[in-house]
Amino acid sequence: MDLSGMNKEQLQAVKTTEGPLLVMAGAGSGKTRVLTHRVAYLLDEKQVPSYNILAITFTNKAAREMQERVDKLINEDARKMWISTFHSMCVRILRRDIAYLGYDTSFSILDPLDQQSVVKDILKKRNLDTKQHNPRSILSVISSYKNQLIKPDQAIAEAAGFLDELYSEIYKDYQEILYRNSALDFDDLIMLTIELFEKEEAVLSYYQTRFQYIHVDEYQDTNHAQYRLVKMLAEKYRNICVVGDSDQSIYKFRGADIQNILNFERDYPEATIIKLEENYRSTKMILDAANAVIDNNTERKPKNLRSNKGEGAKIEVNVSQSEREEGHAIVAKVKALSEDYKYGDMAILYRANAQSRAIEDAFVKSSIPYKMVGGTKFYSRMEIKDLMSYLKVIQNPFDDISFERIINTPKRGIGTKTVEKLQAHAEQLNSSIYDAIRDADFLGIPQKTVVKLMSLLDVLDNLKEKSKYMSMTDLVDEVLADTGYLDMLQSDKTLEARSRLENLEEFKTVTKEFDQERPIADDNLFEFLSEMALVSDQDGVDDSSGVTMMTMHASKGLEFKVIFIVGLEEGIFPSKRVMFDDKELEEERRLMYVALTRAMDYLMLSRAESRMLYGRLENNMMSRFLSEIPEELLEKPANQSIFSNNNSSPSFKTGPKKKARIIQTNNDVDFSIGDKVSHKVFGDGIVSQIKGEGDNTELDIVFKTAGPKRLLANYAPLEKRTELDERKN
DNA sequence: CGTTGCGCTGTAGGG
DNA sequence: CAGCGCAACG
Repeated sequence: MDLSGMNKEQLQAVKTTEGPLLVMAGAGSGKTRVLTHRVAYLLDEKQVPSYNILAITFTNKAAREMQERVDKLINEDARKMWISTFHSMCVRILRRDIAYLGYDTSFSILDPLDQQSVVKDILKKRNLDTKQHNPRSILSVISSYKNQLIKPDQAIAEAAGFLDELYSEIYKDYQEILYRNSALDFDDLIMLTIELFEKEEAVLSYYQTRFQYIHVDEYQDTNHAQYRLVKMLAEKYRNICVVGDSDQSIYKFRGADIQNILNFERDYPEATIIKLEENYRSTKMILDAANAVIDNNTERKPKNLRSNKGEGAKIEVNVSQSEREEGHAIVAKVKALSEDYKYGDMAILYRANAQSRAIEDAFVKSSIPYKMVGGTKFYSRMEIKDLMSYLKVIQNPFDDISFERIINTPKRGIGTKTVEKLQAHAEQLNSSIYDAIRDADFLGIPQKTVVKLMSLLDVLDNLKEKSKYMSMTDLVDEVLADTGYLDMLQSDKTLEARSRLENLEEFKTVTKEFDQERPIADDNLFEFLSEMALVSDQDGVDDSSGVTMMTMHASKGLEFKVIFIVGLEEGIFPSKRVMFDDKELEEERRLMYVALTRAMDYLMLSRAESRMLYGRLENNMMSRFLSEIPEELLEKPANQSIFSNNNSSPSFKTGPKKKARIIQTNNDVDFSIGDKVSHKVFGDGIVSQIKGEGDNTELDIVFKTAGPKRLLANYAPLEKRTELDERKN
């Protein structure tokens, strides 16, 4: 095995295979290289069977890459090794043994939207207002309970104060509903795996014996539950290697505990600690900037990351008037740089997904190829959600959350009344709607509806059979055909229905990809659904050409020759909600550090003096993170200081105010049949009918594009078109 | 009963 | 600006 070209510390990290090992790996210091070589070294030199190795990565993409790189390094078969994310590892463990906890092996994984509807249902039942009790914040409370491994009863017992008590009660309801439906949320995957290990010693012991060598990447971003899980698994052999960089901890908001990495030495006193401080990625200019920024954090162990590359070019700064202009400035720079770099070598990073729009608009106009990472918009489309719900119900008939979604989609005359009766009965049975339907006859549901329900069950049961021997693509086709979903869309000739059909077609590229990767097997549907639930934003980053756009969070672990960071404004980044909280501000600053250190050669930092955000025009000051970079590292825009807002007369530069709106009446206008009119929104049309008198006069107008409408003559924003207008056009 | 439209409100990051 | 809930209407 070839270990040449590695520096002393990297080599030591590869060869220290026994006992606990902490690798503090600065950005770009080759930690992926160390991890892959270490695994290859275990297999090749130490003759460890691949079966005994576990590597936990942050994303599926990282897992795939690691598998490929290990395969290249060694000859023998490394496929029995587990390389996966925390979540997919837990799915695998639970799939085998979750029955010990009373859940069905066909369990569903809820997406965040499903979680919200569960909470909303609970609130409704308790007669609580969703405005006073925001489902999102309730869910984040529930999530943090789970990350802390606090069970509902314990939460209730320890609750202090009214809100605590209420939320812990809701947590209990929530968990009971999920249990009845054999449904798990993301946090359950970890928490229930631990519960399983605690309850069934044999199961834990099996995995402890199996995983003799454990690796965890991005250890600084593990939460308490994940920490416990790793600790349990590593207890027998204590061959645990964790890799991370506390300066890159950016997931506190979802429970990541930076103390996990800081306290590693306390947990494993015999641990070896290795620091990788040589950066192979970025130019000195870029690294100096990153170091200068992160140095402003007080809660950190100082570290000295050295550049291995040359000086490099200065960091460019762009200041634009608006977010639109910023988009165009980026496009212009991308064009200029495309002489030296491929589009695939460039990435644009922003704080929030909402910022992508202005940038994307500019790219669409320029016809430069680009790809956007994340933004799960596609999967939250109605038709995709519907299809997924069908698949989930076929996989797990007890999944009421999905069942309720599709029970009357397409319309089959099963109304809310019927659903309510079924729900009530399901609760009595302590079971699901699926089971309740079997008793439909005795629930006072009209015979006609009972027949409909039975035929739906029949369709679903048939599809379940089909799922065992069909490819996913074929199964999707069958679902759409057998449930009448396809008919519903095809008979609807609207543009909307057509675009829904296109989206469903698009969805099949995903199933085709899945089908290509694996032979038909009877648990393909389960595999497909869990894969879909667990895809991370980064998994969309591929090698195909085109400029990449993504959030700074999504960029973690990646590198690009050219990086643009946009929206460097106070209130955007750092974001408004953390600006006055020192702890959170430090996390924000680490995010800046992550973003800066993605760049290899060229870096541009950009801001706009005003931007439209959430429907408001905002004038924001320059981000403090930009001012934390020493001026001598920056290439300032010509004839302009970056340090002032250039609005000499603030807020008056944004153009003339809209004319005050005058409520227009058409009192003095007489319409007659055949008049050509023009409407503010609907455009041109012809008056076809007139009804009523005076203030109540109604006009039927057939519009060229918007079709027929009935409007009140007096108030509709209508203009009668004269001969003169006609000639002008 | 189902659909549409209006008005209000929240408003990040992700497995 | 977008998504959601509710009210009113067909």
